[in-house]
Order: sequence, then C-alpha cells, then structure tokens
Amino acid sequence: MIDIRFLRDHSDVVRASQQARGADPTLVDAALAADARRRSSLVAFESLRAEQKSLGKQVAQASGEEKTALLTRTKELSAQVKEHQATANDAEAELDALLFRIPNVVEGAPAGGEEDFVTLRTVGTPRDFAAEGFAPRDHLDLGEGLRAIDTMRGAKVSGSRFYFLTGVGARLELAILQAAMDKALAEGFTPMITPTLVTPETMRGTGFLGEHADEIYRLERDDLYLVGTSEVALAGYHGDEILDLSDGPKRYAGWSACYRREAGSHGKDVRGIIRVHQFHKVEMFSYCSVDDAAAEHERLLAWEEAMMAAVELPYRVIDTAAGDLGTSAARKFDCEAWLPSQERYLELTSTSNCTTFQARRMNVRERTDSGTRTVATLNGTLGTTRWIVAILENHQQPDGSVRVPEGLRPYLGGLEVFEPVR
RNA sequence: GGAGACGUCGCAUAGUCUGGUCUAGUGCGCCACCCUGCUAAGGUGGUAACGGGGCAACCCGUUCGGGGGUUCAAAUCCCCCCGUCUCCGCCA
Repeated sequence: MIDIRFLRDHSDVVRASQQARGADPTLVDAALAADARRRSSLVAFESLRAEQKSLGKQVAQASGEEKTALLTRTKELSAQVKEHQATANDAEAELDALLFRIPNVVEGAPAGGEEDFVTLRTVGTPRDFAAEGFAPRDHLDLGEGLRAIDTMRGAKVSGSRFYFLTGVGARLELAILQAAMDKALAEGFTPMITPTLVTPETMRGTGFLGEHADEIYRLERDDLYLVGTSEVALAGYHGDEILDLSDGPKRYAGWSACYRREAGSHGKDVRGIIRVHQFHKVEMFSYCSVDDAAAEHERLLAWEEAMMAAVELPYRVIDTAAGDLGTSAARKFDCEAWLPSQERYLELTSTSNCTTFQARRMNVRERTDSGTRTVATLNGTLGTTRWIVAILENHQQPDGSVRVPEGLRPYLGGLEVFEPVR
C-alpha cells in the first residue's frame, strides 16, 4: 500500500511510476478524488459524533422533563450519526480499494517491460565447451545420469512439474540450502523456519494477492494459502508491531518449501526442474529504516553475489525494468547464472526493495525521536533448488560427472565429484 | 471433535455481574526534573497508536482480540468469529 499522504503531495511522481510500469495512471486521480470524499465525509461524521457524545453526558445527569427533551434530540442525532458514519466508511472503503490497486512507486528502475532490464555487470566467463571438445548436456540428462533427479516419477506421483531429488540430488539441495543458511548466519541473520500456510490477511499484506493471485495455491476448505516464498511469513512476522531499529536492520533468513502454480507458464521450461510447483529456498528478509533501504538493498545483493561465487557460477546482475517488478517492489536486482545447454542466463537470485509498501499493509513501524514511522522491507534469495540446474550444467565433465564447487564440499562430506551411476 | 476459563494503553492488573461519574484507574518499566557529595532509596511531573482539522499552542474523532447487533449512550448486554490456556476424546 502506498502512502496516501505521499500520493496527495506527489501525485505526479506516482503517475510517472504507473507509466514506467505500464500500469494505469488514472488510478491516481481516482484515489485523490476518493480521498477528498473520505475526508469531507469524515469531518461531517466527527462533528456530529462529538455533539452526540456531549449530549449523552447531559442525558446521564438530567431527569424528568429535561431528560425526555434531551432524549428526543439525541435520538435524532443518533440516526444522523449512523448515516454519516456509513457514508464515511463507504468513502474509506472506496479509497482503500483504489489504493490497493496501485503498486509500489518505482525508485530508480529502468522504465519498460521484461526485455528492458539493464545489465549492471557480468561476472565470470562461461566455459567454451566447443574448445573443450564436447557438447554440454542439460541438467536433466546429467541429473538422471547421476541418479539425482527423477521427473518421471515426480509426474507419476504428483503430476507435471513435480520431481524427486534422489541420492546426490537430495544431498546437493541440502548442501546449497545449508551453505546459504551458514552464509546468512555469518552475516548476522536470524535463521528461521517459517510456516508455509498463511492466512488471507498475511498473503494480502505482502502484495501477492493482486495481479498475481493466479500463481498462488489456495486451500479453500481452510481459507489458507500456500506461500510461494518464506518472504510472506517473514513479512507477517512483525505485523502490527513497533520495532526498535536503532541498532540497525532486523535480518531474518527464512528456510521454507515454496509453492507456485505456474498458471501462466504452460509450455515454458517444461523440461527438468527449472520451473516447478514446489521447491526449497533460503530467503533473506530485512526490516530497516527507509533512509537505509537503498544501502541495505546493495548489501543483500552483495551477499547473493558471494553465494554465486561460492558455487563458482558465471553470472550477470540485472536491474529489472519497472514493468517486470512485483507489486510490492520499488526496485529489483537479479543474479542470473549462465545456462550452457540453452546458451542463456537463468535467474538464480532476486532481491527486491519494497520500501514501505509491504510494511504499511502489514502495519510494521519503528520508533523514532519524533514518533513512529513505517519501516522498509527488503528480501533476497540466498539459495534455491533451482541452483542445482546451473551447478550441474556449469560444472559437468565429458563423462557425465560433475565437479562439486569447493564452497559446497564441506556440506557433502568433502565429496569432489558426482559420478554417474552405470 | 467435546467442556471450561480467559483476551483491557510496553508488561502486570482493576473495571464487566448492577450500561452513563471510564476523559479506562493502579503497579512495574521508561523519560524529564528535584533531592541526596557516588550508589541505593525518595519526591514531582510525563508516559499508546491511528485518523481529521489548524501556521501554531491545541482541538476533535477512532481503537478495551476481530466483526455484527441492542440502546439516546457499550470495555460493560446479545450473537458470530479468531487466538491463548486447562481438561477430555481421537490421531500421528
């Protein structure tokens, strides 16, 4: 939710943001009009209510004829108060509905759609498989050879886009996640294992129930949603709280299963485990002061890049275009690893600065010298199941074995190579 | 799943039976000042959030788990929901 006072004072900025996203700029004027209606109806209601309260006190003291006369008057007033209260409530609901549809105000992201990202840097060099004298296999070929990935049985048991990780595949996922948790711990994050089923209020608060509601699994009988990331639970964690951030940001590392319906992606990334309905992820989440949010965003990105280095992958960092930002994000950086089999980059991490957007919906504030104010929230990926794809492909050897990056060996009992099973 | 108790301003609690004097009291904690050569103790005052109006001092409104209802008037009465705790049952 954007700040209505910001909207009042800087409507041009919000309009420009809507344009940069390719969203509807007329929502801004509709919201301003609704706000004006809300305020005028509120003034009318509040003055009537004040009169009602003061007369109510006189009723309590009065008796006899005086009381009867007062009661006649207060009965009239009571009806008027109800009427105006309803009007004010309606105006507020109308404003809320409009505000809910306005995504976060873009901060510094390039304008345009998915293709309009800006590459900030490219790190590492993709291997030249032609020079090495063999054609790279894709991750599923490799994973099947290693008995690490079983998508056939995944489909048998649960349908398409499900899979089993077996043997070294299971161990590799645990290694990635454990390395991510250790990295987070080293940087001062509090490790968290979070709920993966959340209430509608929590899901709404994080901004996932707007345009992207189709992506989310819902358990209708219980009125709960399956989260697509632990960000959801972590954003709700401090809901309705006033935090003390005088010692710096509150940082949490969430470990959870993640569920995505992939409703709009039929036919896309159907092979292997690139795009699946269920996976695991370690997610960084930070509550920080608005003044510190941009710097915190850089820090989250740096920690992600440290993980990319630990698994020895060539990657690029992109500054996502406004139209490709989530509802809550003001800016987003992705680390994309090179995918040899497809000769393209694949998103492995994503870090978003949600500024005060999520925190306002979740009602998370901090105490300052001059009162309270809404905090900023940020999130970023530190490791996911999908990393297996890039690790297998980039570290493969001609015989179908895969070199284990040094950063993961401590988590695999020192194992240096995954050997194919004959 | 069944029975019961409970949910009040950071924490603890009073108030609910008997609706209006609740502008929600008190203690703790916290802040400021005073006193005491330090410390401890004591004294005085202040201590919620949100929204609206105003240049401002300030004024008004909302909020007693959430939502509805009764009433001129609800922390207080009624209904529904959520949560916590205790006991029972069932399951792993």
